[in-house]
Amino acid sequence: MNHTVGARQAQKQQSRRALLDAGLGLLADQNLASLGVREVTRAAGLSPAAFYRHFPDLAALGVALVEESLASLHVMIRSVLTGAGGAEELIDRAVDVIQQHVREHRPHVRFLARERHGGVRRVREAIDAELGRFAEEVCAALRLQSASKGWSEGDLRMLAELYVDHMVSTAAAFLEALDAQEADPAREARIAATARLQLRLISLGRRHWQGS
Amino acid sequence: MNHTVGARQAQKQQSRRALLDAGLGLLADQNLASLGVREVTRAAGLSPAAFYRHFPDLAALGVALVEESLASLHVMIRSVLTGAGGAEELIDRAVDVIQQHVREHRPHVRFLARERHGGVRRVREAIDAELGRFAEEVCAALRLQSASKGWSEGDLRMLAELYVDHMVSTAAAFLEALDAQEADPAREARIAATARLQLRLISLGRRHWQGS
DNA sequence: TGTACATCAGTGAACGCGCGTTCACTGATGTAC
DNA sequence: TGTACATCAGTGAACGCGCGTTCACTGATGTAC
Repeated sequence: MNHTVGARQAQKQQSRRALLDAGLGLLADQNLASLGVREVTRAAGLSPAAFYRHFPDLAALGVALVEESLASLHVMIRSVLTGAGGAEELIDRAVDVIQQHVREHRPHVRFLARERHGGVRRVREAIDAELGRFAEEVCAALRLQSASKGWSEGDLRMLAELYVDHMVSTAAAFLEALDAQEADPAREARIAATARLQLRLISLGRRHWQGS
Repeated sequence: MNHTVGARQAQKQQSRRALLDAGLGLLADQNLASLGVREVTRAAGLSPAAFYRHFPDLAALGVALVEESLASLHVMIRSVLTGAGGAEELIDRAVDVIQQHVREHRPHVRFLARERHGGVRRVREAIDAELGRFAEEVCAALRLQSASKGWSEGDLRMLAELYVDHMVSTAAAFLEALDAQEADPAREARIAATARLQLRLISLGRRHWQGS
């Protein structure tokens, strides 16, 4: 109905974007719970009162950031799962994609890591629900692989969760490396190498799995 | 030199404890970064100025809490590693110990989960360094097991990190289950069952490992 | 196209409030003789 | 044991400051005719 947005709506979108970007930038150094409305509007170049034209409170801004952050994560996951190739190539590709994703979306990834167990319940729950959906997606992909013949639904789910947890830990490790005071490319490479070995070990366990 | 503390020192210790406990309690619902000096002293039953007799700032209180929290975690880890028994019993014991630890030290565990990627750098670094020491400890224990014959030092370290990451993920999952709005014992049991299966799969991969 | 009215994103001033930190102080505990 | 002085954990008042939220407003954009 509203395909052509008028100048007014375009401007509103732009202000909203400015608030989200300002928030994301400020969240590099602090938690959502300690962020201030005035702080965000100041960084966005708006008056304090303007905030309330876009969000009822800062938690709502947080939830909007969760949605953004996880949309790009979903794209990333799918690009790994749908690719062809043997186990080794799949592992290499998965680790590469995680590393690149953290590099390209550092503020979003940091936000997720920080707020996943943070002080704002609504945001925490939004992140957790989305990670559950990831596990579901990975589970569905595993189900289609020939290596999963004879696996029970519960065992598949258990494996999917192991993969998702490992992905989260690895992404957090990459982030920590990038955020360290001195840039250290060797540290990133070490994390990538370790992640590949761990995935290979898990894949080995998967091949010899007899069911639970 | 100071084995017998006088009444004065005993009272000071008591106030310090009250501040730490008040802080830990308040951190159930918020981040360290959004905690206030007045808030803590109010909860501890002291005047605001009293805080500065014990800590220069709130980050220092946070670091003290990290030390407390991880001391009890160290005890827990060692009790698992030093026990005898086959792989299956070891796995069962490990998961039990984690579950019990989270139950008994819920506020400390929550504090660690929340501040591990939180907004206060000094605290974040203290937690990360301590988790590295855990991995070292696990690595040393693995080295002594007969199943590790022929393993390179790097591969041992990789496996130790996989175990520590898994422990952290599992503890966070237990915590989330306990913190959920409706108590749900089935959810806890499900987490424990999944963790055991995952450890069994990892253990299987370990048995078939050929080196990197 | 032109005009008259409606909408509404953004403004700037105002409010009361709790904050972190400082300061000179008090009075119980500790110590020297 | 008694006395005179030192220490120092905790107090309460004071400060200036930035906060969240509200409000009536402005003026550009949108719409009906």
